[in-house]
Amino acid sequence: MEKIYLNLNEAQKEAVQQVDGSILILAGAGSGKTKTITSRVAYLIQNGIPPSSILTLTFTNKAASEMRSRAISLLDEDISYMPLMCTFHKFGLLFLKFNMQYLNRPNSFVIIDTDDKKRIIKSFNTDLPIPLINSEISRFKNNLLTPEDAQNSAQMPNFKHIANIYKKYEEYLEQNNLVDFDDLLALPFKILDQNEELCKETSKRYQYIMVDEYQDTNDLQFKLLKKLSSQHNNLCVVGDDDQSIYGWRGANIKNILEFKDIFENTKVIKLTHNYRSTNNILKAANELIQNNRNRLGKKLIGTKEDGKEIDAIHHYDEMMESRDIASKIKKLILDGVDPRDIAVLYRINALSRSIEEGLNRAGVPYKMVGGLKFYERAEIKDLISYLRLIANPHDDFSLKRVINKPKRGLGKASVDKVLYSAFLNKTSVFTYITSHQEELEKEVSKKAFITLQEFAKNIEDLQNSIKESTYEFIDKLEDTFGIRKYYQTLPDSLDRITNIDEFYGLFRDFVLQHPDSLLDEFLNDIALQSDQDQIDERSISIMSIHASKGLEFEYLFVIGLEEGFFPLLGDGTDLEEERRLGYVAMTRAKKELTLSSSDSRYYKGKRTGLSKSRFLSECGATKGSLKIDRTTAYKKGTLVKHKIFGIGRVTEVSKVKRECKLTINFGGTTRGILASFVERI
DNA sequence: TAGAAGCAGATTTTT
DNA sequence: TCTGCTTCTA
Repeated sequence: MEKIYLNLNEAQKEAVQQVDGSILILAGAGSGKTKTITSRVAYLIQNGIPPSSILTLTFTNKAASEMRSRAISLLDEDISYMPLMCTFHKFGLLFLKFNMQYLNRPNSFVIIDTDDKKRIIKSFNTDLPIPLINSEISRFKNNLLTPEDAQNSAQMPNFKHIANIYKKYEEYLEQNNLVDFDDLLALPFKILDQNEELCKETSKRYQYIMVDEYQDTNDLQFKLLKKLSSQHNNLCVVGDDDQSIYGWRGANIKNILEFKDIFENTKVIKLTHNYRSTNNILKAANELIQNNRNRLGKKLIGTKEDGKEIDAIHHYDEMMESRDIASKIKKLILDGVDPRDIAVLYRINALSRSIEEGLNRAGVPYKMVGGLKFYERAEIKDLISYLRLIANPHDDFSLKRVINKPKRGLGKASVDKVLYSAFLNKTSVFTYITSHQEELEKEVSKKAFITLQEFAKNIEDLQNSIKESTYEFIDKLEDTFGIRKYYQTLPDSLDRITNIDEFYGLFRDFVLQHPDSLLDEFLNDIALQSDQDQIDERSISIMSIHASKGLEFEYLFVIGLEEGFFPLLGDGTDLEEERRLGYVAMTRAKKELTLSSSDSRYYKGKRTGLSKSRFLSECGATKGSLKIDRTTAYKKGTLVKHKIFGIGRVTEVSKVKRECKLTINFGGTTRGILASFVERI
């Protein structure tokens, strides 16, 4: 018990000891949230509550595994059974594995990701934008609307059309035994809602429920939580309304703002002591967030020294900006700072490019968090499709992806023909190839027919092979289809080959660790894996602000503080959410924070003039700002490089409107060129 | 059928 | 600017 209380402040202790009833823990940035939750889990267990009746829900696998390991270290004796600590989606998956029969569907389903979903939508040949349909379908599911509901409520023709696509999409998923991310929440809710007994039983099973990052829950998650806690109301949610940054994907900030009104006798505990940042950083963050009206209201209290003033830097353009930041970072590293304690954040991924270039030029190694995920890479998705197809040959979706990859001489015409015939016969493509051979032979060329037969045979062989030896299976897969070999022949194959090898390794590891598991367990496991644990490289990090949530860095740079970029302005802009995003960004910094803005940026193929972000003045970071004008970077005699004209020497510097014009001598020929078109060397 | 070329459209954040 | 898609050509 002593161990649990070690290093907890009064508010944290109170949160840990409050066992029963509904509890709202408002945990400000850096206030020891994870510590509080894990201590609470340990406290519950030490007070005799069986681990099996505790459920802790998080939003990321990373958060879940971190909590798991921290809870273990708090418990004195080894416990044989750890409480379930997982993401909402993983919980949904587990639930469905046990209860899918309530919907008369097999529990051997496979999870599809957003990319797959979009491809399916696309296959319905619509001329409406796919992202719109994608988000509408999500909205329908999260509002528990059936395709019929959607069709009935649609007024405009376009929305009728979307509702029809939704219907087709749902049919497609069911026929192919697939579920999407939204289903992992919606289907469990549906089952619980329709089966009162099961609902009671489930709720009784999880007597103590805790939810992390509660500000990010959406309506459906809220409803699901109500069902799960219906028998006991022991629901403890932890979150920070000021860090709600996922409104755009359906998170409802009202869930946390109105929690205490919805659940009676809610105990509210505020954790406001910040153990992360210096006072100057906190002061600026507090000032920024104070401009929001829609909040519960709390002010972070510092526990550290004042530290350095936050630094606002300003540059002529993004090239100057990245050069300056790269050299600042280089200096920090030379001064002995661990690169892992340094990060650069941006609001939109497009801004990563200039920073990457600057770091590359300065020779500073970096890792980009987020970006294209491992499991989203084409070569990995190909492999996954093969595995899915072997797990379930009737998965037309996966079949379509790999039927001619590696190229085996099947053209679009032949493929379309088979797809269409299978559709007319109401069978899967695989069944059509294997059981409608006479028809198929007439429909496609001899060569295509043989290829298709061989393909189907290969899939069947691999199905048998996996039953015999899962471990050797992966070699057999490669021998049969030669995916690695195929990618080797493609340009810039090195990364892809590395990825493929890593995937093969992952599969082997999984087989070793779960020798009795089925292929679709592996597939579902990886479908929920977002970003794999980062390798502990000694390099600085660059990432979007969203990706930085929950992380902290000694030295932090936030770039792109201009109106239009941050806050990002557009039709769907929620200015308060943008401001919360600013708050999240600033509170990632422990020691030194630098906010950077630029006069102009090259974006979407053109240069745009920009003005400083309102956030800079709102957080009081305008004074002391340092303007580095491009004209000071170029002077007579500076060597520059132009993409077409090559290397030249500046003979004159002048200003034209906001741009900086250089007169450059390229080996005897003098030209007038805007500074943005050349690079300093 | 497969590669090349040309064209249009899109560029926020992601479990 | 870049990507992904369609059309064109060998």
